[in-house]
Amino acid sequence: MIVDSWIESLRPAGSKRSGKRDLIVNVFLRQQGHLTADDLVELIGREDQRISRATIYRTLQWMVDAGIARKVDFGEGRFRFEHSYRHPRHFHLICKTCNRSFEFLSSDIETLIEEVAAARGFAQRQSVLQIHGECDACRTGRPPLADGGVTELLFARDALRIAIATERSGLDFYSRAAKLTKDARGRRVFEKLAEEEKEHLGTLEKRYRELLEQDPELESRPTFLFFKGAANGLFAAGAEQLSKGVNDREALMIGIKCERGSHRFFKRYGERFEDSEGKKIFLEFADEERVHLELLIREYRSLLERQQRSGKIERRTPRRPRVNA
Amino acid sequence: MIVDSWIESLRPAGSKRSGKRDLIVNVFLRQQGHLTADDLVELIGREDQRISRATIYRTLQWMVDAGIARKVDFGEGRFRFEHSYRHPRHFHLICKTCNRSFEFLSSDIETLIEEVAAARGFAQRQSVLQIHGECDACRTGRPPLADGGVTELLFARDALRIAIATERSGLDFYSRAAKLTKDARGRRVFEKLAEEEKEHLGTLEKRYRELLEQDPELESRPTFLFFKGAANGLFAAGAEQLSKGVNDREALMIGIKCERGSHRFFKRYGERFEDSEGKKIFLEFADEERVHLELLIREYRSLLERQQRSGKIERRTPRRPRVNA
DNA sequence: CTAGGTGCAAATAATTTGCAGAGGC
DNA sequence: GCCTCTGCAAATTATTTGCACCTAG
Repeated sequence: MIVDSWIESLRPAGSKRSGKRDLIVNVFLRQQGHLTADDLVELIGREDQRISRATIYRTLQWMVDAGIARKVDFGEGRFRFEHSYRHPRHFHLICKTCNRSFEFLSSDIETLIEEVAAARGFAQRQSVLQIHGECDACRTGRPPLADGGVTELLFARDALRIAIATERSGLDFYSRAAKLTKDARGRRVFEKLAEEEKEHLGTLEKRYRELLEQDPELESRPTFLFFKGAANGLFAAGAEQLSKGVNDREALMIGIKCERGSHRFFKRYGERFEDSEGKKIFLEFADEERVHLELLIREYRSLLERQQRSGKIERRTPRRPRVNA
Repeated sequence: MIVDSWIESLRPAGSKRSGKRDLIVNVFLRQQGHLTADDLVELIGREDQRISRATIYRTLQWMVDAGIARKVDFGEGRFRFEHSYRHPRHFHLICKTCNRSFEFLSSDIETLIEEVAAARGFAQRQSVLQIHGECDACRTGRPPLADGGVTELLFARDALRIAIATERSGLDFYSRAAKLTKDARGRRVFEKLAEEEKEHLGTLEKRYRELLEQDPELESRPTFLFFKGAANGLFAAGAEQLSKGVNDREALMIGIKCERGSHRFFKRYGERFEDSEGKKIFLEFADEERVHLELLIREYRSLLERQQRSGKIERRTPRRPRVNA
């Protein structure tokens, strides 16, 4: 089983195997949601009466140290634990009525948090965001329809939606840019990229369909990953800029900016998964976007040099874009 | 003393006066930062040995119920308390090295939180956002320069900066709109509003200078209230739109949107203060912006009717703006 | 006089720890 | 055999409560 090898890889050096600990870890990983130490004591008690409370506390701490579990504090005066296997870091909505908690992620909020931390000279380690209130089910008395599900799937679903929107807007952007570009070489670059985005789009849509097969209710489950900036794809703003009329160099520069954004997005969310297929997909995309980025930058420089040689522009006007920024 | 009357106003019905409680409340309000119950026990112990731990816990709870104090949980396994007198709700940066905590507010993050809650059908009561990490002073070994200060002043400083930027962009917007508008009556409205924004701007700048007199180091203290959207004033985007060429009706509509935004901003942050001069200033602005808003809406309707009567436009095209939305 | 308010000590509640025995490598 | 894991009971920490007494209104 994959889980076992994952745990094996995380086991701290010098620690010994133990049947009891294995049992506790397995029972813990089988659960979903946020367990209190006591919940786990109760669950373990059903399987083996002779495991003591202290061992469970110690194992919980061991799992946190090993990165298998995360300790969360909902202000109840005791801690809860959630496992991190195929379960990215996230924020919480906490219902004060039914005491359940729901998970979400917001790329936009994370970005703002980073900005605040930077502005205050703070080296952030971890952020806690909890929205306390009352959930839909409790407020309306309706059953908690399609509640949650496996976070990994939700993450993948939303990430794929964003990726699809991104590739779609990228395709649109590159097609338009190809039409607008006068320089033949630059045009060919845009055409090539449009072609690639089209291919990626197909791959992504296929993967999205595969995902839906894993959970027929997947599409009806609530949003997990919020990312306003990418609602219409990360290239959408760029495509709009194109329609205002730009020259070849400007078009390349816009493309560079867009690719940089999507490279970052894929990298960041790829790394977010502790371990999963999602990680692979995303890091693969990140790499591909990086290749595009480099291609565009090369093309930008080439165009710039050719224009300079033919005396079309003054030397010092545009800053060369850097690969890292 | 103002504090006393404030507490008096919050005192729960049926509660009796007590010298001990008064002492605890006074000592608590004199402190700044986030105290643990134990910190307070220690502080009280210096003044009166005969006040018991239980009374302090009970008084702390009483203060929370009365709205004098807020109970915060930094995940340390115990609670801390902060007073709410002239101290708006806020988020925290928590240094894991020196254990101090710093406060900030982000209008942008709050907006996003509201959006997430709404998308999930969650009735939010309160949000907790904590950025855990290491503070600048601990990381660089430098002294904690100009650390914090009175939150009320910081809030007022940042809010005034935003207000000033807003009025400046508003002045810019209305001046341009007045120049662009062909309809004489509409032009007069814009001129009047430009005039008013100019006056407000003067008032605000004067208030800002007064604030600086209260704390000479105020300008060098770190940002407390983050609000990216208002960095260049809430009318900045509108002013930019104007330069793309719009007709009279569109100009009015943009103005309405801007005024609505600034009305909301002032109302929201005015209400944020538990009690203070800031509240007064902001709610006053909110009212003034509302008057502007209504004026613009009346003007929009009037223009629309006049245009309809003269057959200039088809009847059903533009939706009438609503006062609430 | 009577509903709070207060002190003291005991009770809770979650979690940790000391120590002696059990068990993996 | 050594070092880690485990159980048990006692300790710790933060906070709450029962109860008798005190005091303001």
